[in-house]
Amino acid sequence: MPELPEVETIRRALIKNILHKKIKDVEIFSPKQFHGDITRVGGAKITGLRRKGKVLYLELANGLYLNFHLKMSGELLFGKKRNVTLKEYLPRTGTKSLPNKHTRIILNFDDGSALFFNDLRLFGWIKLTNKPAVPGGVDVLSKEFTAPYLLTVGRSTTRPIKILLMDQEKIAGIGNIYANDSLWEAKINPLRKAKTLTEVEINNLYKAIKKIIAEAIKYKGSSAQDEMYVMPDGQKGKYQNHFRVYHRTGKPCFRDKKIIVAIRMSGRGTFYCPTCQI
DNA sequence: CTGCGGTCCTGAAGGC
DNA sequence: TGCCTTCAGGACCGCA
Repeated sequence: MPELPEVETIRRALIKNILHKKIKDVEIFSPKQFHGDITRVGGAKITGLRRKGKVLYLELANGLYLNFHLKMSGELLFGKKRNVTLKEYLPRTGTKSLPNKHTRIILNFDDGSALFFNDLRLFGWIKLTNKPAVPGGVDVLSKEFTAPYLLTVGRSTTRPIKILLMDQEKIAGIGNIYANDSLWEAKINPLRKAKTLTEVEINNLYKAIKKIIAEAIKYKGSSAQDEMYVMPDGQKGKYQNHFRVYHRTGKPCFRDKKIIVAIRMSGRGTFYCPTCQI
């Protein structure tokens, strides 16, 4: 599922492709996934491409914002539109021919190129708004995200630390993969109540988050088996080859060789080493 | 405030 | 082989 590293990778790739281009028109095949006045998109020039948390948004010259949330299975692919008519004959996935079976919305640019919003599970969305449709939490890559900030939000709740890390209204950008791996890196059990973490543990966790997120960006995100994420050119990320605990149930911990266990927290898979994460 | 369960969806995987 | 059930999950919502 695209989290901060994946969305940031997409942003950096797309900025080269679509900045300063003019949107010719929008094709919507999945009406539930587009929110806003579509008549105000055509003709708009893209003046910026930004991100907060997991939300990517285009700044348009008409003062509006076109926001994207990929949720679990969204993809943003850049390419040239192929001449296809029958949906049944579309390939299931891939960039060799676009659109494909999972294409929900297409932004056509006036130079003949296009941006394809693909989404198998239909949970993602595109919104046209007056101001960026972004979460309220502090973005992990922003200068406001500091160890003292993490200490403040940690002290403010009795919720488990893993749930706090994934709360987009407190910290924006961390999802299930990087919450699990950051907690392993910091040797902290995901079930620990946030309030009970010491200042030393918070500092370690802060450093762990910055390290894991930077490494994930370096490897251009995670494209694990059931993760749909790919870059705008269709290439996969490589952080899945560096998972600490995520999807490593039953395998030995890289620190103490004990077996990684899986539990569920708030309906989400949670992976940790029961001996070295305390 | 907190947790819990349901909801949105498709398709892979597992059971028989 | 094939049908049926289960499961995965980010954000949101109603409820206790």
